[in-house]
Amino acid sequence: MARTQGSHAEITGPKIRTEALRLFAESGYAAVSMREIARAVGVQAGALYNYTPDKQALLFSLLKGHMDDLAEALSALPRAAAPMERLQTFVHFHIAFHLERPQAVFIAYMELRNLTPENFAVIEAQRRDYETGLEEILRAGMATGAFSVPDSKLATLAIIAMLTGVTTWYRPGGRLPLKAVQDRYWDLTRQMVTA
Amino acid sequence: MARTQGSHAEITGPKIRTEALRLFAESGYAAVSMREIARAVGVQAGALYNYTPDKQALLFSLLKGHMDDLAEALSALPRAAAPMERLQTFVHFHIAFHLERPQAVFIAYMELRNLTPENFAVIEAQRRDYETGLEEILRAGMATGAFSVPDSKLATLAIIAMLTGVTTWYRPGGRLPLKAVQDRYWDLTRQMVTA
DNA sequence: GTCTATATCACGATAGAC
DNA sequence: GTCTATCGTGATATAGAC
Repeated sequence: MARTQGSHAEITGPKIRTEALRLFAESGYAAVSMREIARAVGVQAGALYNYTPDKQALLFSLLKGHMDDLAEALSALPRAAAPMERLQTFVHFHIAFHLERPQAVFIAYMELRNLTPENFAVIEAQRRDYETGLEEILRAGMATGAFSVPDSKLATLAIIAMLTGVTTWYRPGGRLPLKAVQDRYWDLTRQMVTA
Repeated sequence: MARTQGSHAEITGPKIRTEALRLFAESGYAAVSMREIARAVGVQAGALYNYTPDKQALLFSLLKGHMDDLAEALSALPRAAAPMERLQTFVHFHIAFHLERPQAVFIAYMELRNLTPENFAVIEAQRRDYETGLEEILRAGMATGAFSVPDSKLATLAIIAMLTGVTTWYRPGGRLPLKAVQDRYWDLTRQMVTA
């Protein structure tokens, strides 16, 4: 009953995004052709242009969706009273979120330079907003005396770089389960921000 | 007296490497054409093949040279007696080395997937060797009781990710001079590894 | 919505003159 | 060592049939 033609919008649309994300993460935006995406989806190259005006818009859409997810998840975190608990929540959240979607995280880092300047500005602003979320926790902890962090901006960038680095080595089924990774990064983070 | 032909090997060879490094860092290996490199160097595309068998070998040569420089600089560090001093030296060194050559650092991270499997294995082994250099410092500090780091492998990766992250935001002439950046990252690192 | 076919252009790499 | 010219291939994107 397999059809080689006809309408499959409900399947094709999401599948284009899934396969493009996978291929961009594996080989890089510039190295992946529209023909290659089409082959993975199971359509001809021309059919992709029913779903995206061009390749650049497809990349931007994937990155924008990822950053939107991140912002939404961050805003949904519980606002515990104490900065120490808020920081612990953030550390656990950041690691889990990033390990759950390694492909999106990878292209959000690697393919920024393949965005047009306008699209880059949008994503970069979202990244700064996310960083500000952590910085506010650090500043709150400074105010209560819970943390000892002379330069909250630098510490914010240091912590995010340290935590995001987990995506470069973590593999499901590896030496440490997710929970252990979260706990150990939290130990390191806690020691780092307390005198 | 400008010549448009003739031999310029002593100029062209290094210039190809400089321009290729710059262009790969700016736009990515896959997005840069041999014609583009040739234009930046001031020769025709065909002339590049007097210096490299192909584009892949050019990329590998740049990455290999960078990793060789890193290994050589690491081995030249003073072997201070105390792990605390050795770690401080490492932190200052790692930051200075990486900030001195942002383009090479960038492509050493971003273009690994554009290496052939054989070339990738070579670079990856060098990266592991470098990480081992830090891990040995941490283990030495554990042995003397100077450090409190339950998982030296994870702490190694966390520290390197944190320190290398400086390349994503540091700009010469910015808010903090190099020395201040080194000192603040050392403060964070020291707090992180001591209980 | 998908297909086939194609316009237009650029790519990596090579050959042979100088 | 560099040039010009080119081979063979594949890229993005579009047009029009179904």
